[in-house]
Amino acid sequence: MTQEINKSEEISTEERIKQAAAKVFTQKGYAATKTRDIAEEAGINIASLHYYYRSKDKLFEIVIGNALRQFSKVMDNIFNNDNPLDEKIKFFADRYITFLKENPNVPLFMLSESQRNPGMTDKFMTEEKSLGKLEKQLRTLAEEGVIREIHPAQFMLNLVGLTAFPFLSKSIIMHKLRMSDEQYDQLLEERKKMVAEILINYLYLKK
Amino acid sequence: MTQEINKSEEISTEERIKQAAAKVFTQKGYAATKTRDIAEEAGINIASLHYYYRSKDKLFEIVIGNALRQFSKVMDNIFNNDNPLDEKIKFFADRYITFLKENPNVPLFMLSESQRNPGMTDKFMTEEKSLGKLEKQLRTLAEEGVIREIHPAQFMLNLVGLTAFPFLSKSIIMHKLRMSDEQYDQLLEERKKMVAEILINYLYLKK
DNA sequence: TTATGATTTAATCGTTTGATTAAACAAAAA
DNA sequence: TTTTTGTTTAATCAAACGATTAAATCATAA
Repeated sequence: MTQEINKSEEISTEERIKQAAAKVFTQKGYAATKTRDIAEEAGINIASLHYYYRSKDKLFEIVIGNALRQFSKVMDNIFNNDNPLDEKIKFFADRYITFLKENPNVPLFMLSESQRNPGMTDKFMTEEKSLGKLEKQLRTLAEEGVIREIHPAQFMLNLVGLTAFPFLSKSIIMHKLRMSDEQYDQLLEERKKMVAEILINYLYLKK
Repeated sequence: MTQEINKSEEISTEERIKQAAAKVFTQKGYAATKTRDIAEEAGINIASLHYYYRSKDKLFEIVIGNALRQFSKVMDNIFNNDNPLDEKIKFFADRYITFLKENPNVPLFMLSESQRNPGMTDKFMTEEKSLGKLEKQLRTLAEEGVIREIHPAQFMLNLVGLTAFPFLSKSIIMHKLRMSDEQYDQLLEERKKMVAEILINYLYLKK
């Protein structure tokens, strides 16, 4: 039987390894991450890593699975409902920037690893389902002359691009513009409104 | 004396290695790239790679230096002059998308490697110089009430984000949306106008 | 043709890396 | 306490890796 773990607030070795792996993998990527890095970050022996997760690959799949599920959940919550389009845009910009402030390395991690293995996301994400309602909404509003015609892919590229790019380029802009953590944070907060304004301003037609 | 190379259209071993390295490094990143991958891509022996470039690191620095210089040059050409702001925006969207169609892996490569080593870009790029004129332009136009007030960093995040994101997410959107090369190319062509429209529409104030 | 220097290659080196083993340790059951 | 089962670790392995060596090959000059 599994021995007693998690007495009050203590965290199990298994969980510590997973959290350390998430941290190191998302920061350095799969190839640059060594199992010894993860072991050191978790404060355990390398053998324990294999004892709980068998291999670097298996551990990686768990980490990226969690990241993708989290991302999918945020997307689904915001888009797969009957809220007005402009509210969806505002919600996304605000909530996704908030989410990424907690997980600033996730976007670059996901894009980098997707390049390495394009089929990777299949197990965890189903873009079709979570964007079905949005597509219909874009089509209807365009037919009514309320917004411009726009391909859903273009819509998402605009929205996600404007939202995620400050995180993708974080290390560059902080370093090149000699930006402090506070300045960077203020820039992100400003963008919550700005991103929505940019897109609503473009999409909605003035009569 | 260096032996005869480049008889008519032939390409030297040295150059073949550099081109192969650029291809493999930009596609897979530093850590995932093995010197044997480069040697195979170039069709040469690993020892030749070290004969011409001494080490993986030195070869990598040459590759990333070329990429950064190229990027810097495009940026400088477009922004460091006295063209009107709206023209700069249109030029950038058009020419940068054209440039990236030839080098689709460069953005993700640069962002990934910057995360690994933030000081990397220092040797080749001087953001301050190439954006000096733009900053003044943004300030002046805002004072005149022609455009909104906007931090130059926000301006660049909007412009570069909208332009580069389709390339950063290429593998995901092509795979998830089951997009053909032709469809993807058409989407990029559409964006040349769209990106400029989005930003000009947002920036310029209507009286 | 021969001699010289540049280039290319097969073989190998020492280190790093993912993974395993066997022993030590710890906690619960008998 | 003793036994059993689960956990942790030091030591080690085989493969992969960046790099080097020494010999072979090639092109030009003498």
